[in-house]
Amino acid sequence: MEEGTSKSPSHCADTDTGTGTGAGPDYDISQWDVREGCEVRQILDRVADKWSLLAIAHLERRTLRFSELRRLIEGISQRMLTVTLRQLERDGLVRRTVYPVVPPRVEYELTELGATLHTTIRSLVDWTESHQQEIAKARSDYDARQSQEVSAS
Amino acid sequence: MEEGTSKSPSHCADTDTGTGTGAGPDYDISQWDVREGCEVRQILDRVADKWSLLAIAHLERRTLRFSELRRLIEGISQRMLTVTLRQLERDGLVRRTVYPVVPPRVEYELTELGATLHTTIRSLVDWTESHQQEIAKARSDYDARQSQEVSAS
DNA sequence: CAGAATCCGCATGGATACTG
DNA sequence: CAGTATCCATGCGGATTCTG
Repeated sequence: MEEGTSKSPSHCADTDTGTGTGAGPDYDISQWDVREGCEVRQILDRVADKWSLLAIAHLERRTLRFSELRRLIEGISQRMLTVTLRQLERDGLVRRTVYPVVPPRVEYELTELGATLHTTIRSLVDWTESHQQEIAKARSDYDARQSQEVSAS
Repeated sequence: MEEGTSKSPSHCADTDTGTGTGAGPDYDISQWDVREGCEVRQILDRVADKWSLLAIAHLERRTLRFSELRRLIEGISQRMLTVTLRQLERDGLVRRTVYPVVPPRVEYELTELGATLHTTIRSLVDWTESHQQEIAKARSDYDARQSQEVSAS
């Protein structure tokens, strides 16, 4: 296996065990990296991952077969789809159902946990979509300034 | 430079130019990868990036100097901090101010655009924090099932 | 202090071939 | 169809060294 995810069950001392909503307005951000060996950063990486994001977004709408996902995501290699789905399954975000029929049929669907990611992911994507022009402009401005400074040297 | 970001100003035909909130409940997700050459996926990757997320989260609270950020994020190398900040600056999310004093002083702060990411990022982190136990459990369950099936073979 | 530049290991991820 | 297994390119990102 290629993933270096240590199987150590260390779920480390959690600061905030409850529903998570109780954290004050200025919970310690440095926790992220302090806890680095811990789950948080790692989970964040998985969830914010390129393919995971896309897979979840698609599964958000309905149950899908392997090949359907493959076609929908399109840019993805079959290898990465497999890996991504396995990770999501392991994290309890996606449920994998195998139908023991002759042409194998495997279906994927979001679990309840996975479904709770809905609003968050949606929010992230919405932000990106609605600000892409601003970002594009910022970039060309930046690039323009750069090449100008270069020629001024 | 190592980044392969083509400077092509192609901001591609945007489906939804407006505020972005107008998209229906089932806007086309496949847009993400169809537009792959376009900004969306790319921006998403940047914003959802490990270090970007941390840097933004810290800058969310107050203006910081380079070395302060370096210490706060801690896991980060000086190289990656530089690269990350440059990208964020280019994208118009972070403003960089250089004070031409003898020991150089450079300060970073979120722009208005960067500040709008606040709720979104917060939401993502909150989700991760509040569900880490569930995920940890799902993982150990999964791993347990795995090693069992292996021994059953 | 705040970076730029260089070198380089190693994990990410694509392409391909094989299986149940 | 739904994978697994292998090989391999590239690029991410750490460590180090050198400037203004």
